[in-house]
Amino acid sequence: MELVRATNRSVRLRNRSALLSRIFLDGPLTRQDLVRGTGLSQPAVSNVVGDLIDEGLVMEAGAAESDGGRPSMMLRIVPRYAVVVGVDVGETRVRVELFDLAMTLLASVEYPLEDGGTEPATVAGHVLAGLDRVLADAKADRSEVLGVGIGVSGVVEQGTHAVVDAQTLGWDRVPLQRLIAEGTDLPLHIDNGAKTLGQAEMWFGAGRGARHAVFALVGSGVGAAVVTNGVTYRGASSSAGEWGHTTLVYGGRPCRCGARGCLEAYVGAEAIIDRYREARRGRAVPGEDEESQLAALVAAADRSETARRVLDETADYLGAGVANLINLFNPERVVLGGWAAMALADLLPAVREAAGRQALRLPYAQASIELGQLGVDAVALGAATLPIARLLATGGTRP
Amino acid sequence: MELVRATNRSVRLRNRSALLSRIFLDGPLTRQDLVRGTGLSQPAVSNVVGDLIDEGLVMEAGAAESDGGRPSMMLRIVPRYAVVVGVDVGETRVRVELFDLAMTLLASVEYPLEDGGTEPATVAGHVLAGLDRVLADAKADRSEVLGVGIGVSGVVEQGTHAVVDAQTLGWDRVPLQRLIAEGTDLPLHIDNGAKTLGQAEMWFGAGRGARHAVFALVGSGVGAAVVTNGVTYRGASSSAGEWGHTTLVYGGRPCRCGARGCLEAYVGAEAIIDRYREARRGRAVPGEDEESQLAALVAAADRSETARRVLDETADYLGAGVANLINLFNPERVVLGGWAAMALADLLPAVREAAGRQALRLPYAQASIELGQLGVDAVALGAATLPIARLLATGGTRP
DNA sequence: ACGGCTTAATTAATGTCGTCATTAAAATGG
DNA sequence: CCATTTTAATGACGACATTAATTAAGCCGT
Repeated sequence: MELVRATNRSVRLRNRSALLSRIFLDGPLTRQDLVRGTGLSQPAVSNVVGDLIDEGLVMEAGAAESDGGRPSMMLRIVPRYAVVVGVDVGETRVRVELFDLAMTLLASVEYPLEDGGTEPATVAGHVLAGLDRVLADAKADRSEVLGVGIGVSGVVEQGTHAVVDAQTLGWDRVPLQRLIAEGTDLPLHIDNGAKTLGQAEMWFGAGRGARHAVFALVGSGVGAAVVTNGVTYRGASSSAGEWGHTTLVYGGRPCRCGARGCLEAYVGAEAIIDRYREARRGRAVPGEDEESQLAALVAAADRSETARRVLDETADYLGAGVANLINLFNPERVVLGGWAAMALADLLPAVREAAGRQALRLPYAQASIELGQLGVDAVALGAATLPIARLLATGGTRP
Repeated sequence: MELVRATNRSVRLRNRSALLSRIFLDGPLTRQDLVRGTGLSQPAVSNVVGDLIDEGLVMEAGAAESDGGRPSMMLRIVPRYAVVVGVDVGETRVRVELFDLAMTLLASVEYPLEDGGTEPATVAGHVLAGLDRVLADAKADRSEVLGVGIGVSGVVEQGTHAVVDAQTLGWDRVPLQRLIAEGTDLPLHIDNGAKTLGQAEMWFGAGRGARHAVFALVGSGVGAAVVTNGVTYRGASSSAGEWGHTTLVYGGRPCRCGARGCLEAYVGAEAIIDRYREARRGRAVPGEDEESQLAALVAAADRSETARRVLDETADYLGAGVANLINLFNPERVVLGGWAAMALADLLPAVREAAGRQALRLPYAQASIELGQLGVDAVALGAATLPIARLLATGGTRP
């Protein structure tokens, strides 16, 4: 159904992209590995790799072990071919990180968002300030920057300029890309935070090797990223994967989105704590912020029947939500991430079991349900992969 | 992320596929239309089209209107280049239809499935008998058949040989493809009935022109087909889209799948009738079969408050289910099909409204919710498109 | 230490294919 | 009937991958 013309040049472009991607994602590799991995002929691989080396994207790095015969050279991405910036615009802070192409963290800086300090202009200012700051800290020049990726906890509508809806920040159709573009002309890539986290887990974490995976992000809010055939699923306007606001309990608890019975109204951190408080007949849950309150709930489970029950119910709800993802998307792997999911890691067996009760047998049997490997702060890392994904897709045709 | 090599031949293959697809889906078209539509140069189009004509896939059919200048020739698929068979294995019957490539119905035959007559071997027998029958009726030869597409109301696991799980037929891991392949060596394509219906609506009905669409099929059971970027979304083992068994009312009505609160347990025809009977305090709903019972419910809505309420609730549940699809898949279009949805066509405005209440604003605003255009019997038509989809994808490289 | 063997990488020859520029074909209209 | 216009077909050219043949660079045993 792809109605796009192919020309001889596109052959080279595609092969460049395939080889560069493999070297980046699975490298270091030898030319022979590439021959076997792609099905291209030796001369074709050598030819393209030669170009990549000439252009400074790829380097030879030592010889591989050999037991007889000329040893092959290892090929890897040149880490300092460019640097990339990853930004995590969360509900409580803006975090800016600088990486090289080996994904080594070169510098990072964080700006807390005080209550009410979530004005779009403020956030854009933090991003621009952070950009300057990490570049200065790492003694990197602006011209080295391949691009800036930004993960936002909200619905991001792609277009000429990305527009953000984020209830938790109080944002309504905020033209974030335009705001930031006023302060820099670096290439910007803005995406939903769950999607960038999914991208990070896909490349470097629990998603490695899967072609179809769903990344469920449970924090204060709840979201998901769906990867199909190795590509993040976006839908018509890039807002696919809004799992948190699917109806799980028809007519149930009111959700901050305005509807009732959303999954987020049951398994989002805020909702869990609310449910715990209600189970305690209104007594406040100890702790200053949601994270410590949730930790208090988990800690109380050993001695408190009430806490135990709230957690069990949480696992049931979460399992049912995961079952819905399995039924609809038929993934090989479901990866649970986000800080609340990490805090509730002990519930994993119960979640698996609950999902098994609600999902259809066949797709359930083919999906594994796991925890994310990259921890909580993978949103910025994933955001930083956005410019790299573009580099790989275009085969590194920058000029 | 596509790690498949490209070679010069693949350029031709791809362009053939693109041109052939356009001629089939949007034809008849002139060479100039193709030039404009694909971006290929005139000679390239002429060259490929020349091959297609030589091979008998495409024919020139009259000249286009012209006001000055040499008139261009219309190009269309040769309808009798091949014939295709579409089979609908439903819960109550097996229907076999024969089409030419213009999708003209050449012959059809139907075998009812009496109670208990749903043995896999029986069904396979019906398919093979139907195949012989339609070929004989249309005086077509076996060698003309491009392939046989089969839509089954159950979960179809693709592999070397497709395996079917169908609760309503009492099938558990039935190797349907192997059973049928024993009786014929024609190429077989087996898929879920909702997916084939979606394919039919996508090519010839309410899905035309959309890149991202969800087809919701409401009959006795409930299913969905998701099309992303013009391609049916299958997931890891082709069982994606099992919308009917997603949890909508946590802990709610028991579903025949064994779980509780599934969407199907509320808006499947059987469930609607059950709910109506319960609302009537157990009095049976008039009518011999589900179709007439549902019709009775719809007819009673004018005078019966109870019937009205059951229908209103149905619209609410269905709307919530549609909202979940919108939130998760972010489609441009949601198409409601299946016989029950058609019977409930008057509920469409109420469904739209209910979906609006439960879905997020942004994705809801971008999705239109419509009825299918092809009626109830599009499953076989869609199944017949499966071999054609293969023909188009390979550019018609059969030998 | 030196020839034989193996594996890696490059070079040369061949063929596919789309593009650009040009030419031939086929209508309309004054 | 010829100028004009638009469509289709040719031919020279260049981009690329492929196969086959070389060259490069290491092991191993005597």
